[in-house]
Amino acid sequence: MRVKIVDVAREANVSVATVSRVVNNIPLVNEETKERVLEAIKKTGYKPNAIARSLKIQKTNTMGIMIPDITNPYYTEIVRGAEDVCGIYHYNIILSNTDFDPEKERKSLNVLVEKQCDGIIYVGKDLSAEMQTELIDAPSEVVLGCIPDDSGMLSGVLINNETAAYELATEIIKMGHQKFMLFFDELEEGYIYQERKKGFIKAFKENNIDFDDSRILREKLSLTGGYSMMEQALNSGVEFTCVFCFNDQTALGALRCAEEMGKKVPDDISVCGFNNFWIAEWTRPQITTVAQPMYDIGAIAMRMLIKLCEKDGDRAVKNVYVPHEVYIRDSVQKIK
Amino acid sequence: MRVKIVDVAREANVSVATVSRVVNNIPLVNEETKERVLEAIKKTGYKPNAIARSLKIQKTNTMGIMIPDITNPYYTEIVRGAEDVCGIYHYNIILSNTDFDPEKERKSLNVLVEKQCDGIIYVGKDLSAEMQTELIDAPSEVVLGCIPDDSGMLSGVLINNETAAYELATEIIKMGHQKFMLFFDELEEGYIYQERKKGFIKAFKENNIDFDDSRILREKLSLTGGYSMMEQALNSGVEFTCVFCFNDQTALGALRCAEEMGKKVPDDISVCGFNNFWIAEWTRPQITTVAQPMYDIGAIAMRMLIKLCEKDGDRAVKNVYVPHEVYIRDSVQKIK
DNA sequence: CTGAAAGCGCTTACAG
DNA sequence: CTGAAAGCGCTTACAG
Repeated sequence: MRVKIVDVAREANVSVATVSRVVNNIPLVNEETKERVLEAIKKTGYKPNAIARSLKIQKTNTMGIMIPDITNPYYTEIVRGAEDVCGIYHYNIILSNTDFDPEKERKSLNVLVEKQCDGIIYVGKDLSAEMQTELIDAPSEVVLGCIPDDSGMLSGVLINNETAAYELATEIIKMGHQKFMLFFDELEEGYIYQERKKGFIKAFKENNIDFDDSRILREKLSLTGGYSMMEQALNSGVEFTCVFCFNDQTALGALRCAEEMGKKVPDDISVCGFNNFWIAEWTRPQITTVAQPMYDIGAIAMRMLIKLCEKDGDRAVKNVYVPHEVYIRDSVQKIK
Repeated sequence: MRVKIVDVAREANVSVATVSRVVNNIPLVNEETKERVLEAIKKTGYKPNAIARSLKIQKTNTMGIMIPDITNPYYTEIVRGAEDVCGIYHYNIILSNTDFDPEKERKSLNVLVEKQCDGIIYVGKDLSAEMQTELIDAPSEVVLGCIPDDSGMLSGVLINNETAAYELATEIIKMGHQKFMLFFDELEEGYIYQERKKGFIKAFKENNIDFDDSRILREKLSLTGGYSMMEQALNSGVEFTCVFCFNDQTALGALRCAEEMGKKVPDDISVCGFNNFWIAEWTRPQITTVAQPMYDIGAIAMRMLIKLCEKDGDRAVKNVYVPHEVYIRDSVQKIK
């Protein structure tokens, strides 16, 4: 049987109210009494029941984080950033993998709300109208990760994907490349997809580069997905000197496929990734990519969320754009 | 204001008891009444308060998972396995990064207990006597990940590290290698460290290979740690043809350093990792390693934990050893 | 089949 | 400075 507050009260010969005051460090308690209570706590090994406390004070100090897949190093970093900030402010985090599945997302949001999470971070590549409504209506506070909100009701933390793609493409074009392919997401046509596409196409247009949707391949964004897209691309007969992949895993897969099909990277084909995951400069060739401050996205989002959950916190709604950075590495080569 | 059970009761013109029965799918409710309640629930948008429920039924359907660092792909996989099983059985998971820091571990365990987690999975590279006591005494159920318990009080899920190391070393020795170095953990001398060391040394002894502790280097188990250890090793003047690294990140770092210092891998030096993290066969050279079924370790541990938490569950305490597998890849070469 | 009531373990306004 | 008591939102034995 767990020991509860009345057991401590009995042991120390005081009321439960007094024990509660000591536990919660409420000042107006006599020093002597406090000592007695503290001793009783130690003796009984009392640990407050946070569930009971939460029910009473209407606050759980628990945050939900909905994330597509913790196994994707991009999201892993975000979670770590969020968790670290949680630790500082004495919150905990309930982790939920949603796999980009709207059904899982609905269910997940539901239990996070039922478990009375003070706040929820929603991370994804897009925000459907339905999910947006659900999040706005949710009784928990909400902050978005990696996507913005256009309703003025929610806050978000993200990079400017259009600019990032634009800058990457511009750099590569400066290096002499003219013929591109895009290795993109199989299903998703959501926010990030559109933004990046806009950025790439803007750069292409500005440089009079021919491009149309037939140059976009779409598969799972993974090592094998990247591999498979490169295979298709090389077999398609379409000419290209450089590939932009939606993330670094895809780029690495693409790169390996090219090598196995007898193309040298970057001599024959250049490959770019996105995100700058932790291993990007340890592969050979090193991967050219756009770095996102993933840890910071998680940390900042969580800090904003905590502010929203604290009584006197900052309640301003805003989309925070964090800086990205283009890294040109060995997987891309100048064309003479 | 969140709507609560009395609001629904009022709306449907029944008692809260009846609403509760409908919500919890307790049979003996008149169909008509049930309909009315269901309608009222829909109309009011009622969502049960899981915190209140937990307080009453003394069960939170929440599991804690203490893990050194979610950012380490080895642990990431474990968490994913655990979370997937949680989903199936309607549990949620509170994630806590402990960074191998005993103080963080103590604190973390404490809040997980205070938040009344039904169960806790403790993952680490060692189990200190203090932590063992704390876990045994904890009111929550506990299952260990990656380490065994020798008290007969706790269950664990892990591979046999000694055998794994022994088998790996034996394979490599068969390939003609005689001079080894070990790149191990900087601080830790715990369980896994000892087991692996035993395994390696057993293989060395059986093959009359000279080895002493001067051939063990110790640093952070990371890309840069591996890099730095290889640098030291090559500068030390000690002769070696193969390095066993404690994990794959370290191996990759070591490998890159060797290359940069003008040694070819595997022609001049062979490098082995451990764990078979998801990228191990996508690096060049591919990394020779011992695969652990990380996802399964998480999944099995969670399944055992859930069993412990369910009234009629299996309560047998046991250490479950899951199979490992040696993968010989390009980072190792035969010596003629 | 349904409801009134007790109780889960806390916190906190109120009174003293 | 301290305690008695109400109440957080549920569930469930008990009675009808």
